[in-house]
Amino acid sequence: MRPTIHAVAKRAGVSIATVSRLLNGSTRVSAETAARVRRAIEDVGYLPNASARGLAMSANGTLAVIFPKLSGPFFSELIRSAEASARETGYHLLVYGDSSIAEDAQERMLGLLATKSDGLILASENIGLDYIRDVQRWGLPVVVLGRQPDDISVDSIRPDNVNGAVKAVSHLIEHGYRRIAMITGRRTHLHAADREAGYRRALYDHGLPIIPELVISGAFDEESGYAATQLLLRRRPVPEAIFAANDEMAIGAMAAVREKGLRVPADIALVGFDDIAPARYVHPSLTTVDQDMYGQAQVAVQMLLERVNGSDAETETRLVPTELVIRESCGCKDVARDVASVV
Amino acid sequence: MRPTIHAVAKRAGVSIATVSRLLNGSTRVSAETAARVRRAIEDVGYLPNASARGLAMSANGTLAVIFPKLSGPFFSELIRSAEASARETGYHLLVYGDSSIAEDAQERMLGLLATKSDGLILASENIGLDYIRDVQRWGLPVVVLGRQPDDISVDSIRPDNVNGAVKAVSHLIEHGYRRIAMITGRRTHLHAADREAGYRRALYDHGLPIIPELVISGAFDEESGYAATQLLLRRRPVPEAIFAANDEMAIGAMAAVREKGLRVPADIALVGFDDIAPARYVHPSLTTVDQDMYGQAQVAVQMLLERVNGSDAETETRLVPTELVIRESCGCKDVARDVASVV
DNA sequence: ACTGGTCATGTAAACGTTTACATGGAGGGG
DNA sequence: CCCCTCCATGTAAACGTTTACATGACCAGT
Repeated sequence: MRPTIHAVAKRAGVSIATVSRLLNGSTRVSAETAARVRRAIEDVGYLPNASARGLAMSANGTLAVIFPKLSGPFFSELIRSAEASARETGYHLLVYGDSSIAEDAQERMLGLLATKSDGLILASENIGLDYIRDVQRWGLPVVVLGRQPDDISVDSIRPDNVNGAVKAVSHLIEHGYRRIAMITGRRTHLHAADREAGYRRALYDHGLPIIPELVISGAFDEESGYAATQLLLRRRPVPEAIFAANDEMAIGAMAAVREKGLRVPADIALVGFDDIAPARYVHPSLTTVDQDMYGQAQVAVQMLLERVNGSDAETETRLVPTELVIRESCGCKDVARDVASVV
Repeated sequence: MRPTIHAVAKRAGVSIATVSRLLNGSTRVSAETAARVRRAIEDVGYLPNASARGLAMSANGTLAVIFPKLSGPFFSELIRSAEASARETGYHLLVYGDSSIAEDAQERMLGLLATKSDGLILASENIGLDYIRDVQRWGLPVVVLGRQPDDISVDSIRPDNVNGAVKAVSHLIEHGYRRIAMITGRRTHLHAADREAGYRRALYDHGLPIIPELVISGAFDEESGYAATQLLLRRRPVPEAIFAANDEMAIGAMAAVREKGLRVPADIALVGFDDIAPARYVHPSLTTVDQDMYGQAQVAVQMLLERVNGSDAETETRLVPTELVIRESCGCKDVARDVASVV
């Protein structure tokens, strides 16, 4: 049997209330008593029971995050960052794969989850609006990451896709590229729409025309980037640069260009979006836009905690800044000198 | 105020004990009562309070995992797999970065952690033995992943490094390579020692000599792989193949070979270990050994649950099988046809 | 010296479950 | 027809905290 607060109280010759107060610092405890209690805690090896504490305070000091199946590269930063931010403010972090949620009868899952945590970060696109509504009805604060549910009032966080795309395309324009193609995604895709908007805006701002036949829709994977690029390479004149709405498609594009006997960036410059891990490793290394998942998760925890602490301000969408990462594939930089790029 | 079990009982016209029994299935409840209670649960939107339950049962249905700072590529699989396995058996998963543990006064951290979970998977090398001992003394079951603490009795899981290395090197030998170098790591490194042992065994089994000047120690990062390879390329005759104890060093090696004007695998074949994500993306794609982190985490959860459920069998070390992943860099395969390898 | 106010501490009532034990009704064997 | 058993259900005591309220000591101001 593990030592309880009673054991400590007995050993220190005080009441359990005093021990509890010392631990929580709610009221002052005299210095000598404090010392005695602290020794007693040491002596018996006492650790407060989280369940009992949670029950008494009706708050369990835990945040939950539901993560998506796919996001291989971002996953790590998402969890790491959320955990670090949570920990910093004294919270613990529970994690759930979205498939776990989907499989379980939703109610049961909701139940277990909802009563174990004080707030939820939903980072998956595969969870229905109904689920969000259920969680909210239950009274659990929620923030949504990388998604914007229209029909529902909920805080959300996402990368500043528009500005990221503007930066990427402007960079190309400013280095002399004029005929710039884009591989985009289905309009319904949150990131796709905004990134395409940024592309258009950059062209517009620099007085360049938008050429519809240079905008091709992909499916955010390598295959479709490859296929889209094959199409683009048949346009005449051939585009001078391609902006892909994500790195996977950019990598597919790279393969297509290479297969056609052309060189990146000499013949065609290439820029991606997201800065996934392999972007550093492909050859040439890929210029891309970092969507700062670490920052996003940080903001998510922060927003969530505001709600947990009772804020009832209007729900809001927070945009996290994106950063252009210049590597070799855009042809705007001296060849990098680090080992990775040599590969 | 959220509905409690009392609200349900009242609505169904039964006692709270009956509701509880229905929920936990400990004793039979008559069919009609069950139906009535179930409706009541629906009606009031009841969800059992996890803290109260945890307190009453002195078990909180939660496992914790402490993950390392570095393991970027494995991290994802570790968490995903652990979560999935835990979920499957009805447990929830708490995650902690090892830096969180280290920073907090250990006692405090131990406290919070220990009372929130029923068992701990320690996947970090940066946590001291003292911590493990403290956790064990407290009565929390622990299993250790990817590490073998000598001075302490604890369950552990790790990849079958020896056999992985044997497979890799044998593969090279069987395809005609004879003069095979190895980039290893400090002997104290868990994986390094075993992988080197596998290398030696493969050579020995095939009647090949071990040439000391072809075994160079690196530090498990790109830089050191690069440096080690520069040394190896000065040996005469130049090695026909290099086996690196991990993929990072293999990637560094690739850079060194290329810089010297040699080709992989035409002039020098190359095999790594771990199968990190970039291994698919480098050019040529890297033949390597998959250490199956998913499987390891699965086994870890399984072993941990045995302990949680009271097993007091002898502590044991479980080896998880490793698999050779043949790609281009070993020169033993027709050039792959998938998009990635074209890049 | 009396009153009122601080301050440190103790007492006891929550918090929402689970579960050992008690209760009472139904059914079956003698 | 009685007694024993079994089964469905209720009663109430844990589980280990936090915290409102009560208590009494001590001090200062009058």
